[in-house]
Amino acid sequence: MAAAPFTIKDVAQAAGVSTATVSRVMNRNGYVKDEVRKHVEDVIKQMNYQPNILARSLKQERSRTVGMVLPDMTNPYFMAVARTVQQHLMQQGFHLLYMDSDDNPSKELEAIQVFAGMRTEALILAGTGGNADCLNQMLAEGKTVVLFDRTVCGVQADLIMDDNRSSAKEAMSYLLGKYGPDIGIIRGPDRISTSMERTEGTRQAIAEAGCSPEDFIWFEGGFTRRSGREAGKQWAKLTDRPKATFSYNNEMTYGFYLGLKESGIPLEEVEVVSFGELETAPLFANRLSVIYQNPVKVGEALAEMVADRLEKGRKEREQRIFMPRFERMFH
Amino acid sequence: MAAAPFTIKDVAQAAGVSTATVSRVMNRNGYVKDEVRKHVEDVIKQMNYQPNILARSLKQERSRTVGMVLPDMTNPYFMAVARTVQQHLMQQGFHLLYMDSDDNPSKELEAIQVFAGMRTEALILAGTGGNADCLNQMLAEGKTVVLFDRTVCGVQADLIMDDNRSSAKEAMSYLLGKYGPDIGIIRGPDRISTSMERTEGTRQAIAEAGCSPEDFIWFEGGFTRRSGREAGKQWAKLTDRPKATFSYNNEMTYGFYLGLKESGIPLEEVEVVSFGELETAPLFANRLSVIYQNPVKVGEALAEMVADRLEKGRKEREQRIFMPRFERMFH
DNA sequence: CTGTTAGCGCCTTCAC
DNA sequence: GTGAAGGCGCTAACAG
Repeated sequence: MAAAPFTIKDVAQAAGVSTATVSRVMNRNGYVKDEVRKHVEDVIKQMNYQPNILARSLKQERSRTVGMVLPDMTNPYFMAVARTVQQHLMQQGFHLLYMDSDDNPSKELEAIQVFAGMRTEALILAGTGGNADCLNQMLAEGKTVVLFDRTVCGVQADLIMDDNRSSAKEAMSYLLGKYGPDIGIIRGPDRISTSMERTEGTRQAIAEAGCSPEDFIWFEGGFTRRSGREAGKQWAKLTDRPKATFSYNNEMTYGFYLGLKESGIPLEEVEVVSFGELETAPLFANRLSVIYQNPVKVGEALAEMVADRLEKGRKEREQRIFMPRFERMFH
Repeated sequence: MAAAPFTIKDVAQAAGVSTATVSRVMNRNGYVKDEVRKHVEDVIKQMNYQPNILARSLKQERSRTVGMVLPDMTNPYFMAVARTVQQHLMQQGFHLLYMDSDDNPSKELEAIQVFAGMRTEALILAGTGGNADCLNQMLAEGKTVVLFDRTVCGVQADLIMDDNRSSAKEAMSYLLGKYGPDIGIIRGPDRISTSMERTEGTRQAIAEAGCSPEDFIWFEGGFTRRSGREAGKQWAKLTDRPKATFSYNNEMTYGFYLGLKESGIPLEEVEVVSFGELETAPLFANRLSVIYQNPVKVGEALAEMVADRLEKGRKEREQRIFMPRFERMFH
């Protein structure tokens, strides 16, 4: 069907040289007479020759490619991170490939295996919490694995994340100071480390305020807009609605507001604190505070850590914990 | 650095069979005694062997991979399309790879070339409007190229898009009926076909209403949130602010509202009609109508068209134009 | 049913 | 400076 693309042989023949010379021209290594080089370059351009990266990678045993597995590609936070990583890696001559795990461990495993098969040189992962065995095996084999946003229990890989415990505690203390135990919490599944850590911070704050977790209403969401919306609708049905909400991520917060709105509850009724990036929130939420997670900073750190391993041969494990900014209330 | 991954030879040796047998087991073609198959499968699992996809693709001259180039991966509309395509293609045994062109023709070219080098079997593109030569060359070589959302001038490829002209005309007529020429328009660059076509529809509506384009205030944005925000801020500075806005996409609309808000203009002051998907808009905009572009429908159509070419060997060019739903004002 | 072999496109010694 | 030749890991004929 597709006309077979040109090979290095075709180019060599057309230019009247050997394949070795063409290769040398393309990779600018070895000596080639200027005149010949010029000629070969012209032929390449004219034929629109694209070297077969599959063959090149196979031979060189380097794919110059990095794989990234994300739990939700429709979440702009993750995509902003991804975009930053891509830009920086490209400058180092790497290409970034993405797959979406849909926050589902078995899809995640499939994605990881696809990348492994492609001989991706590094794996960047915001994990579902599963697949620890697989990741450990990769680490044991000396593969480069960098986790971000979320740890995976039992996996000692490079890591970039936020200090979830402290910032959750800070945020929750703030709400407790204002409203006492009259607060609802939209958490995530325990499988996901960010959720677990945020819960730890939240419980610490609760304990220090002399309360007990049972005094609060907990909703378990899935870090998705839909689950936040469910929480909002359930919230609306409560007879004694809490005065404040603490939400573990941006999407659930959007969803929560949508749920309230659909149920006819005025959004000002409840003060909200949320993790994540909520760029359009100022349009509708005037009682919202945000624990801001900077995607650009995270993306830059990821690119740097990957490059350090791949180019500089770093071997020791590295972890970076960022302290997110708690931005009090838009107004 | 990385421990060399196992090869098919290692597996063959460990299992005491030839590489051909291992290959047959993996690809479940050819005859293998059940007993042997079982044994080989065990060895594979135990070694955690991952076949080298590079080598396989090189040999088979099939990468079972599709490339997708998007102008903005932080726009949830595009990512929703991408996610749908990925799900459907995966069922057909293909993997989808993404790159972000940042709506920049030269980055787009680079992305296309990377995919060409990877011998991606098809290219799905929401184009910047540039690189017509490159695309035509690919088509001439028999490559599969499917455009969506935007055409590329002079390129006769498969295409999925919305009827921008008609829906822009419908929307603009609606606004003209209510407000006459007291309308501002946030358009995009002419380079992008959607923008051009929407402008055509808009001008038709204007002409039919007996007005002239000069009666209106036009802002040229870049289909980004930032450019919409700029428009909003400029809007706020006008002495006679129009009563309505027509915006060419979702991101610019969010931005426009943010610009108004930042300038202290109440959002209800202006009625807005916007293309795109604005899921959180009901939270803040009660005078907004949407020309809804369904990402799932588009994604399904894309996957189907690609599969038709790759699996069923379709050769004729196919185009599908969807008529987006004009959803009048929320509630 | 299973093994042997050739070769996909490229890069990299090793001769000349 | 340049060409010839071998091999990366895999699959697809072809033998047996």
